[in-house]
Amino acid sequence: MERIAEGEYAVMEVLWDEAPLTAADVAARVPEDRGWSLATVKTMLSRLLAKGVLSHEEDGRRYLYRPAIRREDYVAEESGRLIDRMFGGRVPALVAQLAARDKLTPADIAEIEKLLKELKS
Amino acid sequence: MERIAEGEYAVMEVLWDEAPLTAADVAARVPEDRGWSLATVKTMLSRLLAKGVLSHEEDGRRYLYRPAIRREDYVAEESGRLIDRMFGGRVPALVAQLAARDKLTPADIAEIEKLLKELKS
DNA sequence: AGGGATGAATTACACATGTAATCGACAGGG
DNA sequence: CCCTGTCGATTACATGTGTAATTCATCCCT
Repeated sequence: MERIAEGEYAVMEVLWDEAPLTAADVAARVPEDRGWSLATVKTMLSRLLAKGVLSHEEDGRRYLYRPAIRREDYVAEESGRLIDRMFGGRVPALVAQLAARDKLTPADIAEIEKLLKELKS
Repeated sequence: MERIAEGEYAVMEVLWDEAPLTAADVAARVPEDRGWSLATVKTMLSRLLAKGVLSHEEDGRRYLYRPAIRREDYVAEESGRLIDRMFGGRVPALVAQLAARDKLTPADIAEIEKLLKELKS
């Protein structure tokens, strides 16, 4: 699966949330703080099409875009990449790191423990 | 903290593992499969210096390079970035994802549970 | 002392990415 | 039927990145 750049990812998020959409619709839904023009969004859409992670169907003179890959799949791949690179593929090392940095609230801990307990059953 | 590119990260890894080192030493320790020439490694070193994530001291005609940032800090930042982007900042969502993908071995689960238990005490 | 080896610095070049502007086609309103 | 707005496609351009080669100074060996 092709790599998706940071900015492009914002576009994917929009389409994972709702699809199909026209270019204009996507632009309208991209987070404000990006400050992107419609032209920029269109560039992103073309590049994502070229990467094969979006598909489009014609709707008259416009395109309707929709994701061609599943969010879960992409997220899984990226997470795996990070865990491999930074933690030698060891998930516990990641968790230990988060713990050491106080990234885990008591609620997080409880939730994760629950998850793991269910996994074992 | 400046972003470190994927290739550059490989150089940082070498220096986090052992420092200070000369450019030639770094090149010798970079993973084989990168297939980098000495010149490439030197480019990386210059860029990392420019980014302020390495420092160097002169040793006669050569430089000795050493990390200027701590590995844990960088790793923490990158992990946080990914968790924010892909899991809305929710660590349990990441763990759930890993679980759903069978990325957690029974040993991993046990280890994480142990970690969390200690956290609570 | 001269010549090759070696160091860092400078330059090179293609592809990716962020961020558009412009172009040519065409649809719809007056 | 013509004008204007809108569409995707093409082009633009700066910066980052991968991957070096080249240059210029200097050290060491013979």
